[in-house]
Amino acid sequence: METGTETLEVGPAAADSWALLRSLFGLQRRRFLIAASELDLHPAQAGALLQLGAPLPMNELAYRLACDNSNVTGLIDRLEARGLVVRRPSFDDRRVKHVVLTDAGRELRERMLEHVARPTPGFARLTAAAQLQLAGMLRRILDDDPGGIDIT
Amino acid sequence: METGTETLEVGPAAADSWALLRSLFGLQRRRFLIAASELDLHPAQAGALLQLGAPLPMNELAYRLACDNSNVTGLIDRLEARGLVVRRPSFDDRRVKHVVLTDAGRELRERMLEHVARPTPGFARLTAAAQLQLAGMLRRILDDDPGGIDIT
DNA sequence: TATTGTTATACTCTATAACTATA
DNA sequence: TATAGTTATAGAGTATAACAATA
Repeated sequence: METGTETLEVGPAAADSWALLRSLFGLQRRRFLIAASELDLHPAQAGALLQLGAPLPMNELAYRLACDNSNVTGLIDRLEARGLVVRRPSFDDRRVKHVVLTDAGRELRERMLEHVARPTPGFARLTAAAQLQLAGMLRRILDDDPGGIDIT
Repeated sequence: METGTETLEVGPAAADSWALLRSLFGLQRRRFLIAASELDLHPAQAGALLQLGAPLPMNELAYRLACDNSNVTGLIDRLEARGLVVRRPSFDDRRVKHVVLTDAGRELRERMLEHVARPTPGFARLTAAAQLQLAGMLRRILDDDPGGIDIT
């Protein structure tokens, strides 16, 4: 419940902050779509590539992309046809297949990250101290929410 | 493109904050996709609806969704067929058509917003003072970036 | 000449249901 | 029985090129 003496409540200040965050999300989404287009990736393909920093079972990928398992089959089919990923059967559970990036896939993922993992220019207007504070707040917000999933 | 040659120096604290922000983007993207699915909207349709807080020319919509004009034609066709929007010719420029929400469209947009415009639960872990600070920093970051566009 | 919106085409995404092979 | 992945299908998204109307 209350972890401190201060009021922990989603008040008007939070609504304000969240509206601003949504604007930032919008900017980042545009960056993501433009980057994907420049690399000849459909948005869903680009999103999948970003998820694959480590090998992932098909169904985990479906969960992260908030889509049905059957979509992932076709999605991975096409990435595999382009030589960006391979399917690797699991040792533990013979129903499961892990999706693994090839060298080409890793390279393309890196180029995607160059576009989306760089902070927006506006970030430079914060002092180093403010940036540290910001990081602290974000860590607090994200704490034990279901997984730091980077989609964009 | 914003990946121009003038690289402003953003320190490791900014990179850290940005990584955390991207995790938050990912969570919000999932919320958005699930909300759209629950309201029987394809992600692109849900995104368009959110843009239409005020009437918008077709090409402006295409810009905000980072897609081609021709996509918007079909997208709006389907929303119009569902009675969610109407096309209204512009007075100033007879080539232009504005997209306007109907009452049903406005109502559905409100329901979308109920899902995505509410801060994540983790927000409650920030004190009111911290929430105000956060809003201030975000305003600074967004200042004179190209438009507060809320996609998700 | 350039721009707005449309059409036509080809490919990809997405949800649903039915199927298989494992568990 | 339940789950992971596939297939088949239908409807929607997306990029490209070509086009008519307007600027």
